[in-house]
Amino acid sequence: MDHLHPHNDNADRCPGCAAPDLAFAPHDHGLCASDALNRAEAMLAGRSQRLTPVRRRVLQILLEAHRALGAYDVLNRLAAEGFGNQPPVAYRALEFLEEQGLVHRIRRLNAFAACMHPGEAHAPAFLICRACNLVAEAPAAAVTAALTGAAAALGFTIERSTVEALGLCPACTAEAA
Amino acid sequence: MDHLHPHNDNADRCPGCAAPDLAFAPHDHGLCASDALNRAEAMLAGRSQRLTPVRRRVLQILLEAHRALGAYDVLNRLAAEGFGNQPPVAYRALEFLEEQGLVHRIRRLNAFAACMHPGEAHAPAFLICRACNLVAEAPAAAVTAALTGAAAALGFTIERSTVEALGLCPACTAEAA
DNA sequence: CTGTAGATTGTTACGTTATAACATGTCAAG
DNA sequence: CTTGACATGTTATAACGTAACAATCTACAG
Repeated sequence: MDHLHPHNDNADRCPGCAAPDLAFAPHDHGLCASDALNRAEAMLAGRSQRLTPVRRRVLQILLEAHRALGAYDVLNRLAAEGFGNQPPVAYRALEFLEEQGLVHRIRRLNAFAACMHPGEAHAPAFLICRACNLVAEAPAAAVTAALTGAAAALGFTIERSTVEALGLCPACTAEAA
Repeated sequence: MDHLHPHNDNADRCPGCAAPDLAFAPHDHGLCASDALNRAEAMLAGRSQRLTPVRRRVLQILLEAHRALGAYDVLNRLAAEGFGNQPPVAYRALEFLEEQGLVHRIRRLNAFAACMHPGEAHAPAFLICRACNLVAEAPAAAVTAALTGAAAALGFTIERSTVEALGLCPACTAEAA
């Protein structure tokens, strides 16, 4: 499974991307994943929101995958573990997690990715490698500020924003050269 | 027709938005539309690309609508005029026009809108009013610059970017107050 | 305890968006 | 006038997403 988008499923063939990763630099996935899960628990407790089994498992799946997954990819994994196997099961959990800032939706890919630093207020920018399909969450305070400014100049009030860029990650740029 | 998104089709009920418009300020639609169509012709000629009947009509439809339309909305209008009535007819024309920079895709709405100033190099930002569904194309040079910078810091090369913000347009902000 | 309201999950059914693949038609260059 | 490239038409299906209702769980007032 894991199609995401019709084209390029070559996540495996990209040299630097052998270990799919939400940042371009290699690091300990197990660590950052459990770290994120812990923070998630804390955040939700503070808001009296519940990290129920389905929600918890969905977040875990995204953290483990450590890349963007389609809703149906998530659903398939849930179903294989005895959870419901109908789309709303996945979509509801994903929606909840997105509202809580624990998961981001990557519209360009019709996919979802676990947030790598929940809690910290952020309207992140996503960098999507068209060669290896890897997605990185970039710090984008400057981008958000510029966008808010441009909108304000037109009298527009921004509530949520989507910033996504398609291009080549460092490894694939090197490969292409 | 013209559903776009399950929710709010209230483009008609928003005070300042009575005349749906790709900018928040009112202006002469006929003028800016024919203007854009002329520029489109010129641009394509210069690149030896053809503005065929379907493509031309699709661009016209978007220019006349002067707002974002779903691919199936465009398709319905085409079909009503004797063009093919199957999805690829619309998608192909839209894809072509987007490649040529004459049409933008609004991913948040699964919709397409004619570009209001083709030719000028731009990676625009879209401001989407959640109340009246109006979409404005905002100048976003600063946003793009910030994004490019943030990407470069990670070694990422941007080829295309998507910047969309959801919020309230001036008129609907006033209305809400 | 219990019951009850609200939230969560399961399930059915369907709507919407998008593409693959192939057939047909058109047009300009040689 | 034909050939090759591009454009369009058509069939079929894939992929993405949601509405609506039923069943279950959970917290908390009584």
